[in-house]
Amino acid sequence: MDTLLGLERTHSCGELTTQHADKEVVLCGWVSRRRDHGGLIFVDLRDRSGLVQVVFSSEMDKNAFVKAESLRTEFVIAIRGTVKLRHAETVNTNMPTGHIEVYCAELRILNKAKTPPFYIQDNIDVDETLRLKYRYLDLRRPEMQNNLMLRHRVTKIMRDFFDRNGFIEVETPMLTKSTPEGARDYLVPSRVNPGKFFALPQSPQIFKQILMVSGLERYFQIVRCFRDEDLRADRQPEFTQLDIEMSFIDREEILSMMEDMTVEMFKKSIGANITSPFMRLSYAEAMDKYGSDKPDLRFDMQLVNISDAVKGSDFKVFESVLQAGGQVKAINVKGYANIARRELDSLVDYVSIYGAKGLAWICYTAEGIKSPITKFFSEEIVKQITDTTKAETGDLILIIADKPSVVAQALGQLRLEMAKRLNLIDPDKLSFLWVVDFPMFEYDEDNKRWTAMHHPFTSPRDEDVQYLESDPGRIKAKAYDMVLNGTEIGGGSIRIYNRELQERVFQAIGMSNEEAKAKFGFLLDAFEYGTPPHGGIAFGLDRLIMLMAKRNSIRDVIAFPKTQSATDIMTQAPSEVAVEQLKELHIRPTAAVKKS
RNA sequence: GGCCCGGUAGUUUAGUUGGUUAGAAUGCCGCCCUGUCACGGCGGAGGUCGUGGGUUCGAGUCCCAUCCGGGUCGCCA
Repeated sequence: MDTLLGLERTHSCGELTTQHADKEVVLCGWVSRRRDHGGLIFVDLRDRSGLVQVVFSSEMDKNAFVKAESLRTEFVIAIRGTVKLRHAETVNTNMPTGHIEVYCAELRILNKAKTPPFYIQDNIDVDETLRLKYRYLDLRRPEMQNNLMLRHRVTKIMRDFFDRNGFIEVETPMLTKSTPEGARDYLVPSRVNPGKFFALPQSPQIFKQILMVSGLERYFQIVRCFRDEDLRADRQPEFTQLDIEMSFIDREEILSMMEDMTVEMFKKSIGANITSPFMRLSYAEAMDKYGSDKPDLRFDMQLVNISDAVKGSDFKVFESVLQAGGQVKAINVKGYANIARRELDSLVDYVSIYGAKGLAWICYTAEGIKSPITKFFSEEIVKQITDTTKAETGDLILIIADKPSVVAQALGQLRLEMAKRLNLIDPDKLSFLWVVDFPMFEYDEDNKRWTAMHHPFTSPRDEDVQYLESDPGRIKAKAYDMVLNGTEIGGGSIRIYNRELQERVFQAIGMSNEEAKAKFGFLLDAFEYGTPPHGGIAFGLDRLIMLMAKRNSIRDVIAFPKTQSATDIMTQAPSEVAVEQLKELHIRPTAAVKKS
């Protein structure tokens, strides 16, 4: 095998232009393609920066030419050669470096390669298992490298922004205390403390608040977080968060600073021009108009309440829902009245996933109204529906009647689905929005108790504190989410900073004083030593990069992601461990341990 | 935990009502080729049909179980 000895890399493949004509260069990289014409061989040489065509012929260098005949895909080579302008008829305009090529005078084969199991190029159609097994090859593909480079740029911009604005990056522990509220913890046994466990952090929440007590004033961290819950396209068991906390601020200051950061980040990383301030919706408004607390505002199609319009009809389904305190809401799918019956039936199945027991429709066709339910309605009711939904000829009205939570979810999802089917979503649009005034608590029907909607360190609005004991359901929290194109990319709140209020909130979610002391005593104590008013926010970095890179899965912007069953195909983690290791950790497994 | 989709040469896949030797493209290997860039031409090799069991004269195809991957509901303070 040759070595690089005596050859020093002078340029990267992608940077070469006509400006470099007649310069001698040394390039290193991987053989992307080889085209062997017998007496003339072309090699597309690839490195991180791009591709360039290298030409081998015995007229240039006999030795290099003979070696080039043995080159195969993904061989690692170094070449010395001269950049030449291509003749007009051989220019390749599909290639950024297509106006030049490198005449090779010396070739060194640095390493051979087996034939890869899939093409090292963009837009491949390969099973994801295979990509994950050979992640090192998958990450050799330009689009994956671009995703990782974008990620690097974005975090660099974040760090620069926060540094410039007086924030200090502080590392918080990975081995922390388990507080089994909310998501399941990943647990780590303590060898030196038999029977005791650390938890990997679901977020650095407590620590960043403690840092505010400590007087750091402005903290941020780009930090890994862990949640042992089922995976999704946009959920991994370990994920990265941009975590921020500030003292002596109110909601307006933090929202405006985060807008500044977002504008700068999108401009500098992907050249997107977005304007601030962002639009705002209250949680109540968002749920009412879009059936979601993270509405996609790239298109309209708002939910319309037609409960009043249909009240008193002969249609028993609507009447019983309304009498039980439910609601009837509709969306107007413009210009879709000619929908096939088969598709309508499939929509019924679609909304049933979200708990809707049925889906009613009215088609305003050119031949008149077609609907299975209008026969139950008087002309007056039909007119009211038409007016309320602003239905015109050609429109399709889809209606769901149920309790408000089901209507919101089912009709909200249906709104998204119809927008996709009608191609109403501009993929290049960036629709930012703040959702504010979240409820402080939501009622957990299963466990018959109130739980914190954001987390229990969130401050209730000052005017609502009085209802903590009497009517938790009406309290609004000083919480806010940043939403981009229907995805929650960030969420935060102004925090509680006094012991008494924090204890009342713990009590409201059914945590006794003793329990609160055992779990969060250190925080409650800390609050008594001069805690500044503070608040913060956290952004999901993976989701953010996914949206910027226009990918459908965060797995494409994470170097080494897990599969849906939380395993790593490449390393085969998790794996069994030796009985001795377990003994040392004072653990006896209940699941069968394979003897190898 | 529930529901849905998928698993056939290295890869992407076709495979009819259960019936001859499982077909194609691409990749790979060999030979030829001095302007290709998805180079081209000729030839060749390559398949436990995810796994296990069952039905049958006969299973890639039907049934049962199971594993793996993906989507999703629940879950994710």
